[in-house]
Amino acid sequence: MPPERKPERRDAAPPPALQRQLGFLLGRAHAAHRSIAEAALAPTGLSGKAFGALAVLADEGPLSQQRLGRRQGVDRTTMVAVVDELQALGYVERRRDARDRRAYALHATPAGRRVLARAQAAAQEAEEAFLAPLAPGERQRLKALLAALISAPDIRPAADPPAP
Amino acid sequence: MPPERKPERRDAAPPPALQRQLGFLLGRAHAAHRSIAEAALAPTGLSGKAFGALAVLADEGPLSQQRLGRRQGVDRTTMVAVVDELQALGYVERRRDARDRRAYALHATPAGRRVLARAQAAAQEAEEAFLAPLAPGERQRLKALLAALISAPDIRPAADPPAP
DNA sequence: TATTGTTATACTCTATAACTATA
DNA sequence: TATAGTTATAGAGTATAACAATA
Repeated sequence: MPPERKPERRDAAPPPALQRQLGFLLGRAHAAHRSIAEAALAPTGLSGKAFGALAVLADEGPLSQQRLGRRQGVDRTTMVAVVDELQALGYVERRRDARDRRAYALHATPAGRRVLARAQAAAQEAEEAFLAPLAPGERQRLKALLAALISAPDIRPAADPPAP
Repeated sequence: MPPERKPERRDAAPPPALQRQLGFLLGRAHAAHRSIAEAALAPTGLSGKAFGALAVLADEGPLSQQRLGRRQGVDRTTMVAVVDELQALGYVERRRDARDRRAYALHATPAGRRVLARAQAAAQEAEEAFLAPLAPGERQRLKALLAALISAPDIRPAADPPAP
């Protein structure tokens, strides 16, 4: 027999009236990717935002909480909980900045770098699963186009903070 | 003198560590587009979600509230406020479905269709402004790739509802 | 017994205001 | 006087639970 299916929350097919709306395309794609990516990250214990913060810190650290937040467009009050989470997991250390004792010098710990490697692998798998409908060349093309868009130097109102 | 600049909430340049993360690219692109599109829609008085609902209704209506919600992945309890908004503006009528008197038959009014045309023009302008950094061929390419992704028939966990 | 629309409620996410300790 | 981090709080936005009317 065909697989039992409970009442769907959403129709499978996108409404034709919206299929040409860029906002609709971006929103659906982002939401679909996020659900896959967050499931993939779950075993690492990292949220999407914490993953992004840890990646930036491992790459550019040490940083203050506020500077780290600005890298991602996240408010300093919001960063408190993100860093709390990373610290509780032992992935980030809050040292004091010697030159400005108001600020922290956030460091990615060795354990943090290890989990980051696992998280990056998980994110990579999620991305491949999500992009599976596209040919390999198309996948690179899509990422290049998006990267060009968000890096464009023009006057672009930076709005809501996205979670990686 | 150079233009005065208040403390930025977000660095202009994307963090290199995240620039290859698809989730980051999608999130930033979606957020940036949304801020442009919502500003463009503001004169019509329509929120992004209301715009999407009205577009679907004008194209496929009459629909019940619940069916309209499922077209967009919006919960029926959330649809109540969306339709309230459209009805208050005179853009949608809540008639009773003759064949099932529990349900509404939602209709786009003539005023609703007129404002929809204006909203579509505004969304089109917003899209062009947002895509300006890309060459014309690239813009079509990007939309085609996104459309292919979200229409792919594979098992795709449909998650959060996006606003068009 | 199940379903449509509705309300009340709770939960998540995020930002604003106000505080403290440093600068 | 201004800034880094923190807390309390408020505002969106959305979902779950429960209810009346209808099927």
